Amino acid sequence: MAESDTIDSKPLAKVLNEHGVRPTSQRETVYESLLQKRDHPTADEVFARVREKAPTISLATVYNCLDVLVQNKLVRAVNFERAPTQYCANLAPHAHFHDEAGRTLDIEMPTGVIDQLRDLLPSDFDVKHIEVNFHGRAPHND
Amino acid sequence: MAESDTIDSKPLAKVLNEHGVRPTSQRETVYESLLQKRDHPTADEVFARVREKAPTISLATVYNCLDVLVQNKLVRAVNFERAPTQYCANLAPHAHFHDEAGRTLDIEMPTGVIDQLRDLLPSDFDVKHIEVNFHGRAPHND
DNA sequence: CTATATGCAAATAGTTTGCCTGTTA
DNA sequence: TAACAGGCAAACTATTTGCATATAG
Repeated sequence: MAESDTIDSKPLAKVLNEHGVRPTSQRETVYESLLQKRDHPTADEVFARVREKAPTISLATVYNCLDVLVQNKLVRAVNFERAPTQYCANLAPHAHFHDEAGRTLDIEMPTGVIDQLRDLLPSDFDVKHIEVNFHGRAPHND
Repeated sequence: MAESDTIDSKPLAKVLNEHGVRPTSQRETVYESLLQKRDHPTADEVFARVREKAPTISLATVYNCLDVLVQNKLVRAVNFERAPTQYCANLAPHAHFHDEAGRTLDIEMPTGVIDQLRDLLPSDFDVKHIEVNFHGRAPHND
């Protein structure tokens, strides 16, 4: 896939539109903040982050924007035990590793493994989404 | 494995003790309620259920008991998006299927599949727990 | 008897809602 | 300009905490 085909190279408004999301400045800012730092912030963290670009945005709007983005498959929501929902703009199928120190890492998941998981279910199950979460201790690299 | 070896056949207090949990009547009642109906209740649902046996129990105590049971690996906590934590006394490695109607089903997961998932991670990752959640539509069987 | 668990009520965290105003197509 | 989105404050739900009393080893 060519660089010019990646989601990042298109104007944000166009990307939102293509996914059925009416582009507003808040939605663009929220989405942009997830694309830039490709990490896994909570709604609160997104809020803190976007206040610089959009000082008048409210937390409720951040929640709404994230919701719309999740609903329209531009963003994934990730849930760990005893932790607020985190958001992730990585659309490639992948698992999450939740470090004991609180870090969240993307773990690549080849199609073969996903197929094997789906095969655990009888064929009359209609699977919309598969979520794989690891929990443990990751080596420090900083 | 013989029937007499299953967890259910031992006095509850003994099982708790063996797992390092000081047996109190509340802990026994909470754990028993999970063993009897092998489903996936929330803390609130456990509370409602155990009030019959233990009318003076408090919701905070139910949370505490569930916590202790989870901490000591007698019970698993299951988290789905936008849903309160559910609890599960099935200790065999398994995934969960979260039906759009709200039902939660246990899905058997053979060791081979679990090993494959663990192999997605570099060997210097220390994996404590792997969680696999399916979401979608299950066929009705009632 | 000493440590630990319970029960209650109040506190907190995360998220959602209602309502009025502003913005988009 | 009609439909939809944002901002703010208040509501709500799930969960945790503090503290006095009760219970287990």
